[in-house]
Amino acid sequence: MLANDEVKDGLSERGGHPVQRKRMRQWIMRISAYAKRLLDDLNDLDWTDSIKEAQRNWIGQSQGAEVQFSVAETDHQLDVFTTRPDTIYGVSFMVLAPEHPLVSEITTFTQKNSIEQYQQAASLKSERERQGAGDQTVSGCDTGAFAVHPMTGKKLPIWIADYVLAGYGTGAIMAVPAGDERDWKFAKTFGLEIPAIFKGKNSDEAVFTDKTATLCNSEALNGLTGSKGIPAGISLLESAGVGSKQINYRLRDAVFSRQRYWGEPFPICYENEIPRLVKSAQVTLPEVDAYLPTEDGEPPLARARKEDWNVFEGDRMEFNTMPGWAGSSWYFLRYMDPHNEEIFCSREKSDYWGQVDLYIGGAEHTTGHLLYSRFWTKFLFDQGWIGFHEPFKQMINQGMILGRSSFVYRVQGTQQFVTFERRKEYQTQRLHVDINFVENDKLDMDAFKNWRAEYAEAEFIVGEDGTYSCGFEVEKMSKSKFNVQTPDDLVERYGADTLRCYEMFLGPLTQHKPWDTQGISGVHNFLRKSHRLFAQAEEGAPSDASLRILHKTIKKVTDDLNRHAFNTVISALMIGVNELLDSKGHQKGLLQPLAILLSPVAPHLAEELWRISDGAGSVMDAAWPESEEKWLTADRVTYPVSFNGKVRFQLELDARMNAKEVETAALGHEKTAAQIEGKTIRKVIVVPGRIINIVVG
RNA sequence: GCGGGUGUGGUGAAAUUGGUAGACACGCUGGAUUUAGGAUCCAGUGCCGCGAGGCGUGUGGGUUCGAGUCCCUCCACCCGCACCA
Repeated sequence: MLANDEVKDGLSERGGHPVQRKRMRQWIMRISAYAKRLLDDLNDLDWTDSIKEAQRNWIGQSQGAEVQFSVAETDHQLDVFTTRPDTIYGVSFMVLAPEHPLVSEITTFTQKNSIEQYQQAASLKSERERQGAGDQTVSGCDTGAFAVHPMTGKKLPIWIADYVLAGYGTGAIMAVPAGDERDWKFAKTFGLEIPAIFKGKNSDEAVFTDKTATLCNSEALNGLTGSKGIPAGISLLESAGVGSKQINYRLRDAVFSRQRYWGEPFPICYENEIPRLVKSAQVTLPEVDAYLPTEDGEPPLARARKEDWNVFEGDRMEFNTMPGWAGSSWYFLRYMDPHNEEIFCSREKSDYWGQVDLYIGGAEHTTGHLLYSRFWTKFLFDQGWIGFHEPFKQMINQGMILGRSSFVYRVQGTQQFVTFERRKEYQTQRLHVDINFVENDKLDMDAFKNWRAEYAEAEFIVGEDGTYSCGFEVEKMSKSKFNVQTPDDLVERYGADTLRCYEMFLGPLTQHKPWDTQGISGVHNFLRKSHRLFAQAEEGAPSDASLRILHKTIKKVTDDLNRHAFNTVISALMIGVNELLDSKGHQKGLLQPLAILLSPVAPHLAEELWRISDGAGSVMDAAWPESEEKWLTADRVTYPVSFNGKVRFQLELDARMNAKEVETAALGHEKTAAQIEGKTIRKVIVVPGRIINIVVG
């Protein structure tokens, strides 16, 4: 039993066994019923635009009309969905998906063979092959049958083709070659008629998909463009009783069963192969002799004997299990009430805790987990189990951590490796080298030789200092690129606090960042310095200067934590610690609040520092310090004095001086005289506390 | 093709409301100290220039006393989705 991406060229990726397709009965969640709400409610979410937009695309709303065509000389009716009902008079043929149920009914005797061949060929292709991979070749087959144009009564040939998908809309289209790229190509390929319906456009020459074209040869719609033509077309179809306004969604229903052992079992049993809910008890996973499918391809649970199940009803239990997203869609609700034996979460608890305030996660779950959770939450809301209909109020996507690969340069056709600086002197091949043999871009040549038998005889063309420098590139972490860094080694070497701080220090939370461990020593040093500061802890009153440093740090750290700027939290703490060391701010009254500030970024160390500074209990229980305004304001300000926007010198002034006084002081300064020599002062701008700009000319 | 994002030193980055561009680190250079160190400390480090000075936030333009930040143009790269009628 394989997932799609475990199949390569019709063979299993592991083992290379032939793969057989087998139709299976599956449980499906009707998420499509929630498409409109999932789309509309996105507007109220405090999520990143990229995720919201990706979900909008995935849901894929499109507005248009459903139009009914009858099939000539039969009782069959053919429904199509179109976003361009205004181009109804440009229809010259119909196309059905090869799987469309009507195909076999309407195909004429003479076309039967070729149609079946085409269907066969299409069914052998996987969905992926049919949809993508740049394959845009036009193919199709004539059924020999005709549809009747609902407005003109004209006979329209019915074809089948790959490019019409069975799973979208009605699986059938009305083809308007003048106004649709694919229809136009199809008509050109098979020599079908291309009715001209746009004024001044030669549709034989080119397709015109823009909605700004004016319609012609379209009876009542003549002279209209898309914006007015579409609603006019819909009312035309409605009054003729052959169509109606329709909104379609791309979102498909979600398969909810897996043929694996590990997953929640369904509370379902079968009687005469008719499923029924098991209500007598909670079904748990039965023991099986092997976590493998049965001989005839049933899922592993089919191996369980009747007595292996904790509940057994009907003829047999359900053999499928639930997929991963069954649990991930609502686990946060269970967290609110984890020990409740009666229900997943009491209404009282979920009302108290409410939505998840902030969700930090990766963008890779955009169209899976993050959509399913929303769907699931809406369902539970509709059923009255919870009082909110969106799971996550605010969401931030953390960036991916990328690997930093190292490269060696092999001189072509030899076992000589040339150092990075001199690689251009030779014809070389760039090869990934295991980053474990590289430190500060310098290669450990012995380790490299021992890496693989083929490199045992390697020779090195080194740089002037006798070392071998590697090249580097930032790319996704991957085993094949030998750039995978496990945090375990770093934890072993520097401790978990250093790792945690370094991850934060790397850069903004939401940005992709290279995992380059070169800078880790800086963060490690900072923690050591912090410890050194506390090691000198003493009694006594801190100086005013130290208190200013402390309160400045409290303010910056608090503000930055609130805006999730963890990288600048670390640098603010670094500055604080450095300055306190310089100003001999070792007093316990100063150090205690500092230990609290450190606790979110270096929890283990902070606990230790809290104890050193005589803090009571755990630092985790200590109240967050508040910055005091009186320590944040200075009485002297250093103004940059600029001329025409260019800073020329600094001027220290009393902070209480008003704009006029500052201006007078600046103009009176000797360096100002030098700057304005021979020029006239046109304007002086003073922003109190910030800057002085003197405009001369 | 559609949508989203990112461009600032040798490197990771900072600049929160338009107000000293490069904070904080890494790396590098020089020095002190040490038996040693992946320890500590001091000084320097955007680019050009001996200097005065000039230039500088992907490109080109605009608004402004003042633009990394606002507006327009173009370019490059990354990530989604894509035969959706």
